[in-house]
Amino acid sequence: MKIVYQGKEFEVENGINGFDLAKIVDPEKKNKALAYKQGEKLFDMREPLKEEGECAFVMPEDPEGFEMLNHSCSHLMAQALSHLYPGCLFGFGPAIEEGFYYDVDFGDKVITDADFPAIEQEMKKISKAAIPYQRKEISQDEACEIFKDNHYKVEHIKELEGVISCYQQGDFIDLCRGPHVPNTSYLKHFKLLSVAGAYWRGDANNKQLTRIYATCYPSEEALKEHLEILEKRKANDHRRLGKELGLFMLSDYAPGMPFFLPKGMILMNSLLEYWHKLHDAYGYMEITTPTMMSRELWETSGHWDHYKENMYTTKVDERDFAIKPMNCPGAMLAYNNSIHSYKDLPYRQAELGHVHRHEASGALNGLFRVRAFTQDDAHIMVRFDQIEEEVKNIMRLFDDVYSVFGLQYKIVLSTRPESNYIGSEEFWEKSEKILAEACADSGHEYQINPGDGAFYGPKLDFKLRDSMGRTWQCGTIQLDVNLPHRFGCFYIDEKGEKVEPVMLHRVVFGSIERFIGILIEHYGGAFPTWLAPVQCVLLPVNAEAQGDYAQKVLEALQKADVRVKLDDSNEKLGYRLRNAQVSKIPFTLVLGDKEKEQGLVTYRIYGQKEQISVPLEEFVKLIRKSIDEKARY
RNA sequence: GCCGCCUUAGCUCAAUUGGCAGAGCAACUGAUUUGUAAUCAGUAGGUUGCUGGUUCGAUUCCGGCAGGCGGCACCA
Repeated sequence: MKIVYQGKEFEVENGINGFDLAKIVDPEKKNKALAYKQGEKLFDMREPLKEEGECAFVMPEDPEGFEMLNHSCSHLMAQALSHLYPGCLFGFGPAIEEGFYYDVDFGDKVITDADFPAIEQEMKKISKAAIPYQRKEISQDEACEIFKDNHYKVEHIKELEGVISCYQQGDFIDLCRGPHVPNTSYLKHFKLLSVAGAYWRGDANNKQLTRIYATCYPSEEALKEHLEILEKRKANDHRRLGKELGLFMLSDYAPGMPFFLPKGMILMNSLLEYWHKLHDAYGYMEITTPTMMSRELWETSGHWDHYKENMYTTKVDERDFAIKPMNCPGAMLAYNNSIHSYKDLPYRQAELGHVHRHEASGALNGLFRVRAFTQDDAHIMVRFDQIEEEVKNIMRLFDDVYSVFGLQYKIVLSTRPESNYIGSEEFWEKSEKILAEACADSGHEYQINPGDGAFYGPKLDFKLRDSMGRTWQCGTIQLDVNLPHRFGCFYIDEKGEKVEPVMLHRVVFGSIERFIGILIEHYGGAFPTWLAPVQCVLLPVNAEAQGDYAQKVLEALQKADVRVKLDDSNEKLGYRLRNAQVSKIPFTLVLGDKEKEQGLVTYRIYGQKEQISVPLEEFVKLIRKSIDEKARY
């Protein structure tokens, strides 16, 4: 058997540890190297062969290598579980982005993280034994026989076609496409992370299995580094920081409906002030529509039939009302309030709409998933020929906004669903093409998610990447030919005839509350000056001796619209300084005799030790600039 | 909604096997008047989430409810 590696053919030796191996000479390094083949996958092994017949293996340092490592480790964990909990049934156990999991049916036995040390210990034992992973290719009947006691595996086998590949390590065998590391001794740096319930095959009608999440890294340092990132994410959790910094709260009296406290409100208002200015510049007109509207409206929009489980409804004077879960129907009424000419389009209505959705209790999560939130919504009526230009206009606005926060993003285009869609094939085909072109022109990475569009039109989703490497879907642009039709929207064209417009729905932040949650974590609570609830704190060394000067500095900063606080409390300077740092205030000013006499301020930036003395007027300019440029400091 | 776990002072957490509920921080009061991450002392703070049950006795054991956490499912 031959394989092709870097354009050359090599003879393959069969059957070492279940691998197909090919000897390859690396001409540049002038030492022996190997490639090996497992199933259909070809791997490069850069380490020279140690002994004849031994498999010298170097973990590829790429995502595929990481996947192989973690997938192998999921088998290792399963083997350990089969030793500790005989009779447990395995479902699926794939590698995922940052590790792996295995779904297991433990019967009546409940597994908690208290069981992790014992499982890890058993895994280490197996790892030390260096048990080879051996690939076996068997028929469907043979596979059914081997896994006859596990109905999950049998169910899976019956869906597979042709030869079935399995991997066996010692007393444990599992269905698997591979590839795997040569033996269990390559898996040393792993950690079990959490346990959770997960439906068999992701279907809520099926039984829930116990899912154990874990991760495996090629070295102890890499594992440690990853665990530190997990710690950092935990430390930056917006629920924790929001409480510590006094930004928002949640109450049992209103699950999933956040309260914004004074400091959080300053943050939100700073964000919205920017939002208003930007939308004004981009030609949007702001409206507000009622929170509660009658049943007839929601029947017209279709929500009463399709979204009722998520809507809060009530009866007033024998008439049904619903609290709005979306702003669109209100915006339709506002559009229809007057007759529009083709010359008025694009007609851009923006609305900071406070909506309520009865989300499932288990879905709630801090500010990330709530039942009451504010969409920074806009509904734009366009002629079909204006779609492209308007989409590009929206994308420029998105670029403006996201770059202010230093958030990179990629775009996902969702296209026509397989069935149950409305609008002509021509509309879908053309509009999908327009969106794809707008993405390509934007210079941002984009991918296509076929069939994931809404029934009323294709959409673009904007996935932001934060400072800790996580992605969040915030912005979205959706085409809609449904609501304009249902509400009988029209404009008058050049010939004086009524024409139905296309509507664009779009949000930039998505939900203001959620976006604030993302910002809290992205900045770790240390906001750039323009967003910081308190931008500057004044600490007179001695409240009596420099009190008058502190007052002068306070007034100068207030006059420049700086959010400044004076801390002349009866505490030592070190204590007050610590408070300022713990509150993550961008600028801390110390005012003593030296500053008072020379008209200076000595400032210190959050998180930095350096102390800088400058004249008061200069500092006012400096902090003002930091705010106006939306800079970090 | 589903699986599992959790709920003790404003916050973070203690309390052998069921036996009068504690600490640090914060708050308040007094002293101290302070030069770059915590001055000292004192005071107050609780129907242990709610609700049934077992028991002489429940923060502790059992059931129900609510809220939260980790996921899953959901996100016309």
